[in-house]
Amino acid sequence: MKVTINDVAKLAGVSMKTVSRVINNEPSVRKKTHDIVMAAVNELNYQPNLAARNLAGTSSYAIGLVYDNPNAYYVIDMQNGVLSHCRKEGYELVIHPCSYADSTMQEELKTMIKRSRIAGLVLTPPLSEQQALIDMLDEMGMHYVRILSGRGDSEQTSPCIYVNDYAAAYEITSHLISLGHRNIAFICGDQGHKSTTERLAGYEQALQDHSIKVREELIYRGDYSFESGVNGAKALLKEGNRLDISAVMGGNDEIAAGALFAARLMDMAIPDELSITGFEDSPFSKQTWPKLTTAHQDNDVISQHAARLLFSKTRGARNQDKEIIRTFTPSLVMRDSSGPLS
Amino acid sequence: MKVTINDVAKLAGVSMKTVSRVINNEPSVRKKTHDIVMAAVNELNYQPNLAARNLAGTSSYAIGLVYDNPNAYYVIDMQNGVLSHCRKEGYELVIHPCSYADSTMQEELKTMIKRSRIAGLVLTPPLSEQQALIDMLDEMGMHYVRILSGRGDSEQTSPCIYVNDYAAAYEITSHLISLGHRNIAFICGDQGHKSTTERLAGYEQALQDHSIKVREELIYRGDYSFESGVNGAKALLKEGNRLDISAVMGGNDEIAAGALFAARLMDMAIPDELSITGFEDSPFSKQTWPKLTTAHQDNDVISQHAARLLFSKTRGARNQDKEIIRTFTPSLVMRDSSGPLS
DNA sequence: TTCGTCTTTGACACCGGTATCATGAGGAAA
DNA sequence: TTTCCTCATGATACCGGTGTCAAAGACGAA
Repeated sequence: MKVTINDVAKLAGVSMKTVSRVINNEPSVRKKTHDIVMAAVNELNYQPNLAARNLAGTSSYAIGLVYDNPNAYYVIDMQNGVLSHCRKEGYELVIHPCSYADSTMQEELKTMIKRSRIAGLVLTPPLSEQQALIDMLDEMGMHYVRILSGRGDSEQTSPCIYVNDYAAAYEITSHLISLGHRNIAFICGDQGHKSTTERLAGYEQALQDHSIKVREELIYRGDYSFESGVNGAKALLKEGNRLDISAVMGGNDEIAAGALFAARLMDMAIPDELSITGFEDSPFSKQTWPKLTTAHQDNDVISQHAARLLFSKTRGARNQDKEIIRTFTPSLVMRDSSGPLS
Repeated sequence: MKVTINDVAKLAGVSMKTVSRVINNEPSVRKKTHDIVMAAVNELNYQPNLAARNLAGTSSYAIGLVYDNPNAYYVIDMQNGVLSHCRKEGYELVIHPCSYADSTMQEELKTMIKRSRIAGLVLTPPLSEQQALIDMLDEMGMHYVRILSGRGDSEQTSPCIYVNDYAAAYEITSHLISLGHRNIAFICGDQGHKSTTERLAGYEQALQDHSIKVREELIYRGDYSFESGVNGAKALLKEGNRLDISAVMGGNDEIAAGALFAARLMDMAIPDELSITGFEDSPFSKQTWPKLTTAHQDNDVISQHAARLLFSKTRGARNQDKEIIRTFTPSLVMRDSSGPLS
């Protein structure tokens, strides 16, 4: 029933060590031997036992995905990207949702790493921004890849994947400006998050580059939730405010959807009376009415790249260590929630 | 650095086997010994090595979650529920997304089970309905728990958790009828899925119980997608159809959101001119305009229960084997997309 | 042919636990 | 006190691989 390395060795007429060499693609195995062993592997449909490998080997065959993100779509995208690579490489994926506000978070992560003998971690925002966490991992000597909001210009020594929220926000803002908008409001996401800062910075820079003054009263500080979008839009668009807002940028799609909802409450026509934009291109941004203009971020590709980077660090260090850092820039997706100033 | 069972044994002044007994809660360990060992465990912050346990033990410490569901919210709920139990019990969770239409799906699952030495599986719909898959698992002697759409009246010998979609659909339909609706359309989800059949059956039974004839032309067969909702609503509500539809039930929230979208395209006021209802109470059902009336299904609780059931089967068989089957009935959540017939 | 060197292969300890069975301690019965 | 039995504990093989190092084989040079 259960096929072990010994069965394969016996069938191939070699020692188990040779089989081990073959399945690990180690050099210095004669081609002929390699073929014989592979034939035996296939004939018996042999599957190396992960537990045994983990136990015996120096590096394990499991990586962890750490996240603290309420956006299910995002998480699933990340999981699938990493997972597809794991399957290819014969690794296991251990998912680790956690709460970055939780004081026991670091301890729990540490425990998980030790228990499962994790070979490396993929860290997603906002956890990837937590210096204390990074320090802990460095101290443990853990391998990790971070997915971060940023412009890729900093001098990181650890592998990072930057999502250039700044540029994307700049592009969205420019798009709105080109449509004639001047009084553009911005509803921010969580204050703690780097993406919030970056997106806001892109927005401000775009305004300035078009000689539009940044008005603090047009910036609403909330969090990355639908409710925040509702509340932010209500506050910004309140009658009597006289802010003359003709466009609202949401820090993400949820916020934009919330703003859309609030606009409905106030009987405003979108995009005729008010343009609204989102961020991230979540699936539901195509399902709102009207469909959201947003910035598309290829989480699939990003997560796959993260996994690849991690494996190249984990396995042999013979790979190119130069490409430690990579930047992805989300791209503008024009839909129906933004239109020319009327 | 790395604490092993031997370190604990040495510190406690007992043999490693005794430590093993203590951490596995085996009987026949003197209370005093137990306490001494636990003190040592805590002092050293000992974490049993999963790989070693998996390798040495007869049963492993990993369970799998198998799903084929495009709904990210659903998947995340399932994951979190199962995961919370896993952490409690010291198990690892191996997630296994797959495509049930894929011919290699069974082989891949088998490979995964063997590689990771999975102790048990949680199967979600529609995979849980695949008889061929179940047969394979039975043949392998795998433990599993199924989450199924059904009324819990069948005589299952394997542990199942039923979601009573029939009753929920009955309730939604009755709700619409009580609002005065008579011409109620239904947009079905995927034809292959049991939930589709069950929900449709509940709808039909409710109509019949209220002496309303089931009209085949009011039933649109699509799949569980937003697009299906759009297309279904368009087809059903097309002018010239003269179907007199005053309410549309979506097979799930996505469909309902699609129907909502289509209604907007046709300039229909919701709920004044048309009532729309969903199913599942996804997060976004509170974010549509108007908010969706739907049936709430407690996926958190369901998945936790599934995990509990699985563990009781996996570990010792001393637990109550009577409670193999449990039924959850989603409950009506009235929001703003349904209203009295005008 | 003989030797040295490089390549390929194998023997065996070991990873950190669990399973089995033997052994020791302690108490009840004789 | 001795004998027997039960409960608690320990010694040791083993799970299925990897890492180390030594041995065997291949091949060119002397």
